[in-house]
Amino acid sequence: MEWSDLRIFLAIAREGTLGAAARKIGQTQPTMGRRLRALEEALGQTLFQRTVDGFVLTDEGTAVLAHAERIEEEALALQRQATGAEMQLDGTLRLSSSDWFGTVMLSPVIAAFGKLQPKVVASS
Amino acid sequence: MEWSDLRIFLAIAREGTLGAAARKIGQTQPTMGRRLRALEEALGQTLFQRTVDGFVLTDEGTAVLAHAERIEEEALALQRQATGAEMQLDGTLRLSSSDWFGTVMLSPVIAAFGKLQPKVVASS
DNA sequence: TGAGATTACGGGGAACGTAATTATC
DNA sequence: GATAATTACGTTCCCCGTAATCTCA
Repeated sequence: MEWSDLRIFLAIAREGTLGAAARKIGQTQPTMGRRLRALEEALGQTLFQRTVDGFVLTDEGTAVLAHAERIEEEALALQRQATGAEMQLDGTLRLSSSDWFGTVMLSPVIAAFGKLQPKVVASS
Repeated sequence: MEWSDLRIFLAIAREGTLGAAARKIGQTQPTMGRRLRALEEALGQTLFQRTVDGFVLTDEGTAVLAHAERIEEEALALQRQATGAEMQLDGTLRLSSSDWFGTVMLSPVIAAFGKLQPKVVASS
């Protein structure tokens, strides 16, 4: 089973139609269908009934949904915590060196560092 | 974030080395490194410290591990239930039809059905 | 006729593995 | 010298999107 496919599953379960789910995730209709089929095959059971008015969960699908929702919850919590813990340095970095060393060795390092920590300003 | 990458993360966290984790999952060393980097970039933080004796979790990594483990647990439960709910028909299927219809139309259908439900034996 | 699912098909790129490089013991 | 990470590189193949088809209102 592909864990990523559970997001697809969730979207379809919520939207009820491949098109809507596709739009929500930023994917296309066929892709949604494919990923769903892949999941169903991996699990060896049908998750949705294709009815006239959209996709409606089967009993097994409903059971899966419960798990998938808990997984999503954990994933979101994980991301929240990650972005929350993200921290940026902020201040001035001053350093000196001989001319040639500064230009040849330090410049690229400082440039790279600047990308990582844009709040830090280098001063000469 | 790619949910599937969490399995990679778990494997590395448990094995402590890319090689071992790769072996366990059936992947190669570079792949593990790549997936891990992808995850770290998606989360915007470093999950492991590359030390002399393998990969050791950072504080943030430890926090992520807790979530990842719960996710894995849910995923496993989901799969258990799916395979548990898998049900096989079992018995004899007897049907009759005119000769030409049986050979032309029914045969392929029965063959396909037989693959799905091997416990069911067709009888003429 | 319109919305949606499914199938067909072709192309692009992502991701993988092999191999080379570096580092550490 | 061996083990392991990382980088480089070439290639495959898989997955995706477009388009066509089919079905049901």
